[in-house]
Amino acid sequence: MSKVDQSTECKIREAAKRVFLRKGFGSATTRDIAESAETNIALVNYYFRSKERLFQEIFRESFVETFVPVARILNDDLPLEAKIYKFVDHMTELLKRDPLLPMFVLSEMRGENSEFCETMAELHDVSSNRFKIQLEEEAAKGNIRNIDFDQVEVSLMSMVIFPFISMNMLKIKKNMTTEQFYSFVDDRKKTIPEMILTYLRHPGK
Amino acid sequence: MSKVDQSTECKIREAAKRVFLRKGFGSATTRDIAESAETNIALVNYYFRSKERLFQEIFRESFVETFVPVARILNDDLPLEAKIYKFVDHMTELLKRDPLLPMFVLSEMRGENSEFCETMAELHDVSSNRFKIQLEEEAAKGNIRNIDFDQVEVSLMSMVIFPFISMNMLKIKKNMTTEQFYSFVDDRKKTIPEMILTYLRHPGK
DNA sequence: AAAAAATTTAAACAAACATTTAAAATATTT
DNA sequence: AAATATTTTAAATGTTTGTTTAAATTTTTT
Repeated sequence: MSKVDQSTECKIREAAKRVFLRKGFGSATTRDIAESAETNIALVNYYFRSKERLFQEIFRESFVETFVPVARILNDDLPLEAKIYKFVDHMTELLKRDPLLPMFVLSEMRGENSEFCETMAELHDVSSNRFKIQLEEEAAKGNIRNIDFDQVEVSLMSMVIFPFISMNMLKIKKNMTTEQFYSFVDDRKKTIPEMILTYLRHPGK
Repeated sequence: MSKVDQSTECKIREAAKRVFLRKGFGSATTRDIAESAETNIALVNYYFRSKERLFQEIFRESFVETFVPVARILNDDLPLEAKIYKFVDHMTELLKRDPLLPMFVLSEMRGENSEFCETMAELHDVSSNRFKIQLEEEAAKGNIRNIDFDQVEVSLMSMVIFPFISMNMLKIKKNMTTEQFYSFVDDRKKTIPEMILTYLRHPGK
């Protein structure tokens, strides 16, 4: 083996993450996971009790992994411009390492009463939103236009995350290789902050 | 019944769309669909041969339904500003009627070699992109900044579609009712074009 | 080194699944 | 109205699913 030896439990967890992220809960099977971990299906249940429990672990882990960095950077003590650039850069790098993460989390949350919505509601961090306060202060000082914070935040998230959600579609439509896609999202590290900041700095009618 | 009588085939097709959009291919079962259509499972196979074939029909239909209007409006013969406003407005109304459509299409296309990527590749419309030409002409005339078209197009799509992809997440995070969510995306009919147009009209450094 | 605990294996399990069959019921054609 | 085609039903098919069992093996403890 090229990689160092791992515990069976760890091999199964990593295999489960691979399989769940690629196929989602419904299409992934215990056998898929066991095969990908190079063990047998009994061990999956031996270490994790059930497919559902294993999935819950992966889901929570992935959710935290994806959205905790978001909150952390946006609550950083940085000037507005630097913060937005840093946010887009860090999120892009995170998603380049794990491009299937947002689709995984969000696809399990569709359908009004998905069981994973509850898991998400639990994990949902309601910590003070320093970013919102910052934008309101800047607006009060007249440095940026008066805005609806949610609109700006959602636009920022959309522009960073959506390209990864629609990655395969984009690659087909624009005839991109994986390298070209990564180069494309790297370019967005400039485009997105410019677009947001230009909007903020120029008052509406 | 409140609705007029429908053929069994039609009832099954509509039930299949409901179920597939909510659960995805993997988690949806023939029994779900039969129950939702108020028939028995044998009729699903009688009319559509297999779950896979039925899914393919729904997928193609949904794909066309979602992305043909996009191409149509962007190739319209309209001034830039009017076109962007019209695009956001029409897409938002389309997605308000069928909020699960983009997640459905895109989630089945994840995983490098998803079988539905091929279906999508077939359906992919390579018709001339009047919108791209239009932006290049406006840039040549000096009316807007020099831009990477793909960056602008993806940003536009992202800001319109992503809120629907992350609808349930957003509703939990922002503590929104469905009505409030719809009101939020209605507000975006102004925000998104303003953001795009402000960016286009103000030259970069 | 013996005993105990933890891990791994192969096989089996019942439940859920997509699909098929054959007969019954209904609608259409002759 | 008889014959034919279509639609519907209920039951059974074989397969795949998640999960369990019990024995074999390895590791750890005594």
